Amino acid sequence: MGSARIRDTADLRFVMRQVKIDQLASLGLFAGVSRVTLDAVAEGALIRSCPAGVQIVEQGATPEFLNVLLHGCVETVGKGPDRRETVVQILDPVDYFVLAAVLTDAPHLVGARTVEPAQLLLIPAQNLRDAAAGDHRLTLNILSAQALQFRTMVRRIKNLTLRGATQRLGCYLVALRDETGSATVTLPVSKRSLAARLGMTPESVSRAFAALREHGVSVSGRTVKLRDPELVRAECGPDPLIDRDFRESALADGERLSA
Amino acid sequence: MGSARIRDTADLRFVMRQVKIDQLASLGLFAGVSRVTLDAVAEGALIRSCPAGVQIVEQGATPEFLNVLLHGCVETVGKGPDRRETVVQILDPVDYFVLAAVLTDAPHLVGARTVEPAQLLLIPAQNLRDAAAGDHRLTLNILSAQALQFRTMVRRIKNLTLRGATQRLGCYLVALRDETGSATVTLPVSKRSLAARLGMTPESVSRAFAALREHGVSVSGRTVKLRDPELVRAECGPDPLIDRDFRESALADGERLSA
DNA sequence: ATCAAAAAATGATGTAGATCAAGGAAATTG
DNA sequence: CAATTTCCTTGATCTACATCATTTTTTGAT
Repeated sequence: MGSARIRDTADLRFVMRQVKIDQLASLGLFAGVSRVTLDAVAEGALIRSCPAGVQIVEQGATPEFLNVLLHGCVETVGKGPDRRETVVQILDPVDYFVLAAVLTDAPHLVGARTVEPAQLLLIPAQNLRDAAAGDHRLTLNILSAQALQFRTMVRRIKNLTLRGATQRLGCYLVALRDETGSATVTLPVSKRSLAARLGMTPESVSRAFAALREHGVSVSGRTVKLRDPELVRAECGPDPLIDRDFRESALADGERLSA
Repeated sequence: MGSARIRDTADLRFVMRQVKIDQLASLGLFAGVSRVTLDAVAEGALIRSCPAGVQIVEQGATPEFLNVLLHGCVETVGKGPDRRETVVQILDPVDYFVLAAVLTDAPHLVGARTVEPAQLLLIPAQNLRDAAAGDHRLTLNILSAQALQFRTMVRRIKNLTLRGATQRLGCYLVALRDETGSATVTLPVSKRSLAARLGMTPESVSRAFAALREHGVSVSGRTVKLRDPELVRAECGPDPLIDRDFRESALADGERLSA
């Protein structure tokens, strides 16, 4: 057919590689980074798709790849001796994970698993470290991403320890409403993964919804109606220093340090 | 060089400045960084000494300085609406704090206060950002420090959520013992600040010590004797993926990325 | 539409640790 | 040295959730 026909494996590989480079270039992490660096980083990069509930990274292992979450949802989980475990991060696209482990080349303190079906971009750890060593702009971008992740984690800690279960849910709903603007919001995730996101059990989510009924919140499946957002706001006390301002996350990546 | 006597205020200022530059140069954060960059960073840097219990940084404020803890102990604290608060980090010298806020030039998510009398080095935020923008080596060092802090925070989360109060104390004591090597260890901090460090109330620390008596731990003032460390180890389950390995922290700063 | 299976809601109980309250030991001060 | 304050310990409750158990609802398959 066309002149750009794929003839053999070498051609196909070239195309795959090109796709990956384009995908890299569109990431905030690689904004403004030279083609040369990009090429070096993309060497050996992989795309991986997983169904929900799959273990992606093993706690304690040595990091082989930086993981970029392109679609879906991933959580990082710390495991204790018995069978206890704790969700450390909840990640939405586009975000990076096990970044700190890759940079320090130290064992993963947490494992990672998909919460929903996910598509990942895997960047060989050594590639990234080498590229950072040689490319100032890239280093600045990585630093920006790492700093942002640090702050996100601080936010999560504050959310989890400074508020009760009902307040956490209420603030989540209000934030969701502020993004869409409409009085009725549709939960973007199952209640199971909502529980993980809010750091509680599914049962507690149920009870929290029940408690919010007193404040004009009605639920039906994934559709939630807030009769009076101000009422919920007053009860739950949303706070820009805890709940991420959705406007802030828009210009998230790297544009502050690299300006 | 020999007859550099101090004659007037200008000279004194020069000496103070020199002290600060020397102090900067000895920090891991500035290892291998050029004199030019160092001079730029040191411009307007301050040394500050505070007694215990002093608020150093206000939550919500815009960061003016990167704080370097030279001596003493500092905690970062998240405040909620009512009167609740939560300790987010415990910092020992030499460490940096409010680093992420400085880098992103965003409001402090947490405040900071001294736990013990402390000496701080304050580096103007804008200086640091400007210097990072122009100095690759410095950026790599900062990135390394930020990644390390991220991991320290993950460790803390795991410690707090995966273990009970008694286990946390036990692991802390065992780690202390491993550092010194002797069977009897001296607590380096008051029990009040030990409580903050372990994420519990002073009362709970008392009870945890009481619980550890069953496992051969005897306390007298700040002196703690571990009759059989293995017994405590078995009970509390120390874990290199939670408790910082003291050998790891030795070559902590930046030497991994910048090698 | 019918049935099986998964998800969600509700109820009953358990638990770790905070909080409140008091007594005792140690350190600081005059 | 006594006196006062601060720190530590111990005891008695309280609370927010988790956990376990059961019912109800929703979903998906045939």
